[in-house]
Amino acid sequence: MNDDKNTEEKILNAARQVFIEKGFDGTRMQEIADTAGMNKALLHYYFRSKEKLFMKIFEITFKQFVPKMSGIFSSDTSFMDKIQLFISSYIDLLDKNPYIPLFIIRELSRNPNVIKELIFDKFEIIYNAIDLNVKAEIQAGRIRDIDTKHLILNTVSMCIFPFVGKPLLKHLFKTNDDEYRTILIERKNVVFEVIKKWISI
Amino acid sequence: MNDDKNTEEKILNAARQVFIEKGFDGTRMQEIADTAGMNKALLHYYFRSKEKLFMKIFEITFKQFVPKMSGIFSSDTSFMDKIQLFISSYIDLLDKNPYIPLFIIRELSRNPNVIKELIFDKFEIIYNAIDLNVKAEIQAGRIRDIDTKHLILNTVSMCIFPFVGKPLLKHLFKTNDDEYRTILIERKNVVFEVIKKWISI
DNA sequence: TAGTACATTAACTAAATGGTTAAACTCAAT
DNA sequence: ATTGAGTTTAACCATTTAGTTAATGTACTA
Repeated sequence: MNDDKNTEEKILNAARQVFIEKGFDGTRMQEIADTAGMNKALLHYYFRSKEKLFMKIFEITFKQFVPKMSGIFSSDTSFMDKIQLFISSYIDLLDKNPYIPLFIIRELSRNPNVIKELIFDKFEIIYNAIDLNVKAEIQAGRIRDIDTKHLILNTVSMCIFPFVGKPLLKHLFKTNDDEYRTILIERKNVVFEVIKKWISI
Repeated sequence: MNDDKNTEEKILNAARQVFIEKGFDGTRMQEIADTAGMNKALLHYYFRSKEKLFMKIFEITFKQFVPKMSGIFSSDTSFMDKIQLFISSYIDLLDKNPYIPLFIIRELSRNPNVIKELIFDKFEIIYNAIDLNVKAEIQAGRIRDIDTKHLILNTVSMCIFPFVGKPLLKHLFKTNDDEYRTILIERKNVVFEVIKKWISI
């Protein structure tokens, strides 16, 4: 019997919440059931096993995060604008979902095979789109001769790591949650400035 | 009965290995015992509980990583040299211990309280040392007016994240382990270049 | 050599955990 | 009302896991 949402959706929501916070190893099926407000057996009725339920969650979460960046680089604004837009919207996305990067990294590190069962063919499209842009800009003499890989590494590192490293960095800076969040939002400008200065002629 | 190392040391070595790879939740006391080549009861004989053994490991690992950076900023070379030295030696350190950042982040995220029981008073010293350097350079007009927090965030992000995000980024770049490691080593120059361009007048 | 303090082990316990089952419930179609 | 298919639950099961215990081994000393 359903309240407003159907049972499957309630399970997925609860599972996402618990898995993202505690990781696969730290998650108990009972806790998911409690969070969803139902009997533990229902989880198995709908998803057979913890592993299967987890994979569903991981897949959904992963697909939610990766492709968000792909679209930007096919629009027709200037390269610099694309970069600025990417940084700004990605930090916004992280601000709304601060625990997802660590979740993905943690679980990918626990079991690197999961990525093979996922859409990592999309990766090629994304990388090629960016690489094409970069090469064209270099050719046209609008930016310095940089390596696309390092451009990506630098940009995503500076965007993501402050979220992932928060528990440590918060202490280093002696900030509370609000102050730290302010810094994170400031980074929309800072990261773009850093990248711009680096690639500009 | 000891072979060459004493038992306590063998336990600590095995525990470090397993905890760092699998995290607290993913670690079984039996696996540590197997790795150390001894009976599981010995772990409890020497360290009482999984929690206590874990804290020992975390403390050792944490202390091994944080203070390495503090010394550099009290030497008397130029500011730019200090930054370059920091980046270079930190990436070397990460290259030798690539799993430690994720370990620290993962466990700090699982239980943020552990940091309070640790030396995070050292943090203040480190931060102040860097901040003093930065302010002096700005005052002297040798670098632009930048925020110390963002300097730290940018630098450590670009150094650490490529190690933490390896399982994902390796696929994005379609590289094998050797190729990816080459990129990581290249970053000693890249990261310095990026920071230098950013802070130079 | 007997005693003793510490080290090590095999066997065990209690609790937790993922998963199963059989019965009960709900509701729409007959 | 009855049926029947899908849903939900309480109780249960087998295994795993952190932690304990009691007995055995070891090495040093008086």
